[in-house]
Amino acid sequence: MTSNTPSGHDPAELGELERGILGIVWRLGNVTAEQVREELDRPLKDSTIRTVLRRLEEKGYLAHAVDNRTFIYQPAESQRKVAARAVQRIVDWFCEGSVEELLVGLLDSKVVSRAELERLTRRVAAAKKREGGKA
Amino acid sequence: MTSNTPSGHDPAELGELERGILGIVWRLGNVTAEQVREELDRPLKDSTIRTVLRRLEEKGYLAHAVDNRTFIYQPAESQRKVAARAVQRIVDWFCEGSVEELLVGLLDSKVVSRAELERLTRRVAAAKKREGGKA
DNA sequence: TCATAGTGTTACCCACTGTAACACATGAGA
DNA sequence: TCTCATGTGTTACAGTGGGTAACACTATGA
Repeated sequence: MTSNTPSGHDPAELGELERGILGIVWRLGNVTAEQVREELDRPLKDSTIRTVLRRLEEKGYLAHAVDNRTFIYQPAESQRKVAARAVQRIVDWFCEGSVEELLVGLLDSKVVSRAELERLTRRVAAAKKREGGKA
Repeated sequence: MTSNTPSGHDPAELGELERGILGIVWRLGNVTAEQVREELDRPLKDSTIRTVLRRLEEKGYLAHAVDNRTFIYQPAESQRKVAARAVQRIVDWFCEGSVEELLVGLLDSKVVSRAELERLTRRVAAAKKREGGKA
């Protein structure tokens, strides 16, 4: 039972470095620790990177394959899924489960404008409809 | 300069007890430490409650007035604002700033259904329009 | 066989949260 | 006026988690 239950972990509780490295993996798709290190701006020791990668895998965000003794990490969950889970937490915590409350807040705080919300909803919903009821 | 810059703090980083107590203040509007304690299910010492209230105020979520030597706490920020800020972080961290990505994720993960998103968008947008461009 | 590149294990520090004790002040009543 | 109750201010301590890394071990190619 090496695979975790990723849905159990709260993405908001990731540290800054963890988020950064997770972002790199999402961006590149398949990476070694060494590639991650090159991608980072800060100079960090190799063991640091590998520790973080391991922790991310333990938490269910990453998986790895072994290629000739080298770990190739890849995302175990899509950005979208992780983001959605994070939002779900927020709705539960701060909006008493009401997505509507959340939308109102997003408009109030100008995270999205009314016009943009309408536009996005149309687009996204249309795309969704087009792709059919798959998954 | 007692008032903080609440916009700087990440609401997702609140602890569980902190969130619970913050929720109570949001629900009741104005509370003393004693009232918070009565509201909690767990038996916690008075000093514990007051420590958490103070920390929440330091972080900018609460404010207090003094009524006859007694602290009356009240929200310094609305739930909506806090929720919106949390979502903004998520968009920045996990959706590269794209709200559209987030919406797609919410649909994929069934946090909202397509129909509900459309319905909510209409309602919320309509309400927003009705209320005019205030604030 | 030796160096290189990679992994596994372990550790340390720090910040934050949960939890609370204790000392200090002050207003109400004896 | 003395004291008790109530409330605040200060301080603390243990647990957890994240950032950072050293060190030991292993296999592979020169």
